[in-house]
Amino acid sequence: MEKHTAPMNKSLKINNRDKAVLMRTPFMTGLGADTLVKMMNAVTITSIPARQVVFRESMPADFFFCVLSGYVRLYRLNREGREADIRVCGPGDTFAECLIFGDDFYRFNAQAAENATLARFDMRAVRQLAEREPDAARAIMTCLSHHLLTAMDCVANDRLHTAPQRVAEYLLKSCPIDGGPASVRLPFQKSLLAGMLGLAPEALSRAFSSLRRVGVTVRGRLVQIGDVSALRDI
Amino acid sequence: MEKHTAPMNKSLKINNRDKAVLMRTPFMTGLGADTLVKMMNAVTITSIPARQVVFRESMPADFFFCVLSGYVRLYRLNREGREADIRVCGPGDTFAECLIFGDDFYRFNAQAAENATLARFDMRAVRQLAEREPDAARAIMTCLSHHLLTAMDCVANDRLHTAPQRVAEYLLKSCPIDGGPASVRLPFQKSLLAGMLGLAPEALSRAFSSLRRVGVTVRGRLVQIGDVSALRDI
DNA sequence: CGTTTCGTTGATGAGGTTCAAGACCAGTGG
DNA sequence: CCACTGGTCTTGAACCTCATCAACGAAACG
Repeated sequence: MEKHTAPMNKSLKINNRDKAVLMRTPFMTGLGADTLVKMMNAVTITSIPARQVVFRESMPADFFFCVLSGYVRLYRLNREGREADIRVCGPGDTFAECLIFGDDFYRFNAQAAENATLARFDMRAVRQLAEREPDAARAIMTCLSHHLLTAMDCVANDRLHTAPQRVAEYLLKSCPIDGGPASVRLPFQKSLLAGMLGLAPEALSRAFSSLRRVGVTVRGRLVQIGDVSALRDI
Repeated sequence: MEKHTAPMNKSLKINNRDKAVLMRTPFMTGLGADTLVKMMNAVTITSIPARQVVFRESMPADFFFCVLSGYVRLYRLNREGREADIRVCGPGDTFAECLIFGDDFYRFNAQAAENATLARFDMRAVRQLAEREPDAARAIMTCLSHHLLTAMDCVANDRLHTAPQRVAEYLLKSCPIDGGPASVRLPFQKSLLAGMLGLAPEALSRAFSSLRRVGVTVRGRLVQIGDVSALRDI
């Protein structure tokens, strides 16, 4: 089963929901009306099926992307072909924007984890915009800063926390409640979450079952948390 | 032994060597003469002794830094007080610049791994500069992009490679030779290298000794490599 | 209703951490 | 010059976490 880098389904027209997602991106928020128009001229909307590869490592980097719906995983391969996820991007997340002023080639692979809609930005056009319009530059800097901090968090978490701790942390992040019971609906498959946390799917499964003793129960994608503060002590 | 966040030794005058390092930074290269002057006005040079803490996580982030000499480690603590290195910065590296348009508080700790000289940039001043001068913005974006790519590399490496592979990769990066024998002088203590690679010092030691069978010998900080291409196949 | 993908569970082993002990080395002071 | 000291590094042993492989059950999907 070869995951090919096939032509994407272009849809010239952007629907309202996707547009709303795009506009609330840190990338677009804070742009002046003028720059916003220019930025939108650099965008193409594309829809891709699950498992489709968006780009591969070492391909010429002509575009960067913003996820409008669905999820995209960024990953790298080692020589034996094993994959390791670097980041999982959901609605509102941009990726590969680090190449606007970085390398000329993609440095990792990107694949749709499920059916997805993407905004595709012309790298050259945005680069020019960034050099001329302070608000565009500011948006890019904010975005890069945020991603850098997230990546550093990721390194620290991998090195400091065990599997159950990482799962607990993920759950706590996705349910902004101080204490007491809560429930979280995973927005994607568990295998994707596993990769996100740097775990094999089996390890995620075991981490969940080890969290049962602190009152976490899992049924499909629905996670029930008995007491949020108990989870925080893991 | 408490590592205190004591006042730094200010030295108003920057020596020529330090100045040369600063000017060759991606941060300063590419700046116009005008912006360069303004940027230099935001800088203070400070010297700090080994083990001195530069800043701590959750302190208000008023400055970011550029290492001129020595090494600084960025790390985070878990609840039990175990430390995990996120990055090690050497001469020419900037750190905490992700907070120019990021958070208002440091997100990790920084400590001198040995006696070091730092350029300290006033965050507010540089933020203003970045918003007004396109060349400053461009320098910051380039710098952030580079760091983001490095951080992503780090995540991928941690998840894909074993200890000997990481050591091999480090050695190969620090000796840009295609094949045959080579030698590398480690620029810092092994314990620092261990942290950099996400390993306990013991694990680094074992990794080195496991590399003996591919012709790597270690004497103090001097690493002799029998055949670079053999090392590349690890 | 079969087929396929996904998730769980068990058994096993590799890779690293931790703890403890000793080797090595440079500096210091008798 | 030697002995002592403090720090760094190495080595061994026990333990732990997690990846891997294989088998099975459960959904999802046509």
